[in-house]
Amino acid sequence: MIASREEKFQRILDAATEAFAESGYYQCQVSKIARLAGVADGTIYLYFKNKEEILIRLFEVRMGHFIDRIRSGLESCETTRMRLRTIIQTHFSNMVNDRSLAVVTQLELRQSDPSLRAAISGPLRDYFRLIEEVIQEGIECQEVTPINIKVARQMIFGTLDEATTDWLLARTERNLLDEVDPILELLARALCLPEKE
Amino acid sequence: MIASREEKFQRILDAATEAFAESGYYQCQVSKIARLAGVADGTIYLYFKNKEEILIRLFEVRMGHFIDRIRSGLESCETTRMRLRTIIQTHFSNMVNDRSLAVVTQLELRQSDPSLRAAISGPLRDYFRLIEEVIQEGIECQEVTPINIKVARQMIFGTLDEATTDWLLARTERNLLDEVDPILELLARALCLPEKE
Amino acid sequence: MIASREEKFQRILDAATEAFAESGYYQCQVSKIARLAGVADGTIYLYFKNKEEILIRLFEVRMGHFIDRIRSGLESCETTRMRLRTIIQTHFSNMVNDRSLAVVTQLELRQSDPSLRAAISGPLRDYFRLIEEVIQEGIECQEVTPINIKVARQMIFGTLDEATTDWLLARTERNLLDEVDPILELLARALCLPEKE
Amino acid sequence: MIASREEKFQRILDAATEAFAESGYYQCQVSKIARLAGVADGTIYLYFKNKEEILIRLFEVRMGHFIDRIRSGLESCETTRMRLRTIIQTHFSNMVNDRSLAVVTQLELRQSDPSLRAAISGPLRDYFRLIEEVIQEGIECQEVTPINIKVARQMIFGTLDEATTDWLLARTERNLLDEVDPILELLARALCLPEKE
DNA sequence: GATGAATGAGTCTTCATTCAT
DNA sequence: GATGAATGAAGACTCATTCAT
Repeated sequence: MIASREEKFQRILDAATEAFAESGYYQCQVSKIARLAGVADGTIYLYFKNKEEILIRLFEVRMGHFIDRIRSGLESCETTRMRLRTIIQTHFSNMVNDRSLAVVTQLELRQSDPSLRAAISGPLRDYFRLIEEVIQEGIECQEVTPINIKVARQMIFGTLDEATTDWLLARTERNLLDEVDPILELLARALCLPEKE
Repeated sequence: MIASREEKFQRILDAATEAFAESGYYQCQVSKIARLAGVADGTIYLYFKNKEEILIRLFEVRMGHFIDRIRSGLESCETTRMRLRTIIQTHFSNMVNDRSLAVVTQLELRQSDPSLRAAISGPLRDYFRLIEEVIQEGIECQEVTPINIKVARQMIFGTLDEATTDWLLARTERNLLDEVDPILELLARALCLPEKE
Repeated sequence: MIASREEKFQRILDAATEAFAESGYYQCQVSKIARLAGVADGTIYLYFKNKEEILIRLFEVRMGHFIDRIRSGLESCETTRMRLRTIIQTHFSNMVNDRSLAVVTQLELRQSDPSLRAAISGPLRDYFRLIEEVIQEGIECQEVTPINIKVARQMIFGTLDEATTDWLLARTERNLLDEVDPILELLARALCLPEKE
Repeated sequence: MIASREEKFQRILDAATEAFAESGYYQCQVSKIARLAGVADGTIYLYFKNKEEILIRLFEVRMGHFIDRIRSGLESCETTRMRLRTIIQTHFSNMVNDRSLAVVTQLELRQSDPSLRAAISGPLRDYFRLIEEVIQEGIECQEVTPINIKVARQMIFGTLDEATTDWLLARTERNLLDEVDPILELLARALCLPEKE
C-alpha cells in the first residue's frame, strides 16, 4: 500500500510528537523521528523545511483540531457555565487522550528561543481569543460580573494549564478529568456565574 | 579587589541567568556565560560540575530567596486576603525586578528532559507547599470556603504563572503590577474570601 | 567509482596506521585520520564507535593477517629450524613492508591504559600460541631439547621484538632482514636445534 | 621538618612513577602527581620544566641507579656466565621490587612521540652498552663463541624485556625471579657458554 | 519520490601551565 | 619558595542537513 503524501505527513507529525515528548525538542534527533515514522532521515526534509518547522506545524495542526473540537462543543451550550465546562472538559480530555501531545504542549513549547516562541504564539492566541469571547459574551448577557477580560482569561487558561502540568508530572496515575468540576466551581465563583440550577 | 569565591559564584549565576534568558538553555554556549561573567571558560568548571548544574543551582538559589521573601512578607499579614495579596505582589515584583530570571523561570524550566525536571521540581514544590499552607490556614479560620486545596493552589499558581508569561511575551511595556488587584479580586471571589472591609 | 563500505573501512584503518605511527595514539587527532583517509571527520564515526576502537580494530585485522601469513608459510616446513626461520623471516618482512604498522605495533601498543591493553592482548596471545605450538612440536619430535615452553617463547618473541624496535629507532637505514640468519643461529643454539645439514 | 630541595624532587619523581604506572603518561594529570607528592600543582613547575621532563628525568634517574647496581654486582663476577646471571637477576629483582617503575619502563616508555623517544634512548643506550661489554669481554676471553654482538644484545635484552612484560600483564601472581635460571640456561646455550661447573 | 551515507560546523569539557599572592 | 585559582587552547564527538543513487 502506498502511503499518500498526506498520510506520510501525519505519520511524521505523530512520530515527532512522541519523540519530542520523550526527549525534549533539542535532545531529540531527527533520525529518531524518522525511525518512529518508518521513513528515511532524508524523507523528513521532503515534508518539512527543517526540525523547527516540524515543531511548529505539529503545534499548528494539533491546536487547530483542538480549537475546532471546543468550538463545536460550544455550539450546543446555552449558558456561560456550560460553555466554561465545555472548555475545561475538552481541554482535559484532549490531554488525557494524547499524553505525548500534552507533554509537548505543556513543557516543550515554553522555549526561550524567540523564533520558536513566535511560531507558537499564533495558534495559542486563537485559543485565548476563544476563551475571551466566552467571557465577553457572558458579561454581555450579564451572566458574568464585569471584569477585566484578559485577566479572567489568564486565570482560566492558567488554571487549566497548571492542573495539566501537575497531572503530567505526577508519578501516580491520577485522573485529570476528576478535576473538571472542582475547577469549574472555583472559576464560576470567581466570575460570579449563577449557581447551577 | 579580589572577587571572593562566593562573589564569583554569584557572578557566574547572574551571567547564566542572562544568557539562558537570551538564548535558551540548549542554545546558549557555556563560553557565552563565561564571557558575560568575565571569566575564562574553564573557570566555570571550577564552580559547577557542568552546564546542567548551572541551571539547577540557579533555580535553587533564586527560588530559595523568592520563598524567603514571601515568607517574611506573610509574617505581618493578618487575613487570608492579605496573605494572598502578599503572594501575588511578591511573585509579580520578583519577576518585574529581574526580567531575565523571569524568562528562565517561566520558559526555560519547562523542559521535557527528565533529569532537569527532577532537579527543578524540588524548590518549586516548596513554593506550592507555601501556597497550600495559606489556603489550609484560611479554611481552618473559616475565611476560605472548604475546597480542594490542591485545586485551589493550581488555580492560584496557574493564574500568576500565566499572567507572568503573558506579560513576558507581550511586546508592549505593560506593568505587571497593575494586575495585582484585579487578580486578587478574582481569586478572592473564587475562595469566597470576605470582602475587603 | 564508489568506495564500498569495506573499502572505506580499510582506507580509514590505513590512514589511522599512518597517523598513529606519526604522532602516537594520544597525540593524533581524529581529524588527521579523516584527512588522510579522505573522508569527513564524522564519517569515521559511521565505521568506528570511537578513537579507541580504531586502534583495537587496526590491531585485530593486521595481526590476523600476519598470523595467517605465518601459518601458511609454516605448512611447507619440515623441520623446527625451518619453522623458526619462517617465523623470523615473516615477522621481519612484515615490519619492513609496512613501517607504519611496525611503529604502531612496536611502540604504540604498549600502553598502560588498561582498556587498550586488554583489547590488544587477544590477537597477541594468538601469536604467542603459534610460537609455543612450534616449540612444543619441536620437543615432541625431539628436535628441541626439553625446556620451559613459555620461557622459550619469551626469548623468541622478545628477541624479534627487540630487534625490530632497534631497527625502527635506528636513524640509519639498516636492513632488518640481514638479521634473520644471525638471530636464527642464536635461537637455534638456545633450543639445541640440530645443525642445518 | 622542612623537605630539602632534593627530597621534594624525589617525592615528585616517586609520585610520578606511581601515577604514570596507574594511568599512563597521557592519561595522567599533573595534578594527580602533585596530590600524590603532597605539593601544589604549581610546585611541580619549580622542579620540572613541564610534564614531559618529569618522565624523562624519572627514567634517567632510575635507569642510572639500575645500571650502577648492575655494574657493582658485576665487579665480583669471574665468568661470563656469572655476569649474565647478575644482569638477569638484577634486572628482574629491580622490576619485582618496584612494580610501578616496571610498568613505566616496560609499557609507558614505548611512545611514538619522537621527542619522548629521543629522551629515553640515552639512558637505555647505556644499558645496552653494558650488556654489549659483557658479551665483548666474553668473546675476548673465549667464553663466548664469536657472534654479532648487537644481535646477541638484542636477544638478551629482548628476552628479559618480554619476560618482564609477560609477568606484568599476567593476572596471576607469578614469581618473576623463578625465571632467572631457565632464561640463563637458554641464553648461555645461545652464547655457547661453558656449562656451569 | 525515497533513501541513508556522508558531511562538517559546532560545543562541552579537560588539563597543562601560569602568576598574583 | 610555595600555592592553587585561573586560564584558554585543543579535540573528540554529535547531529541537522544534503545529495548522489
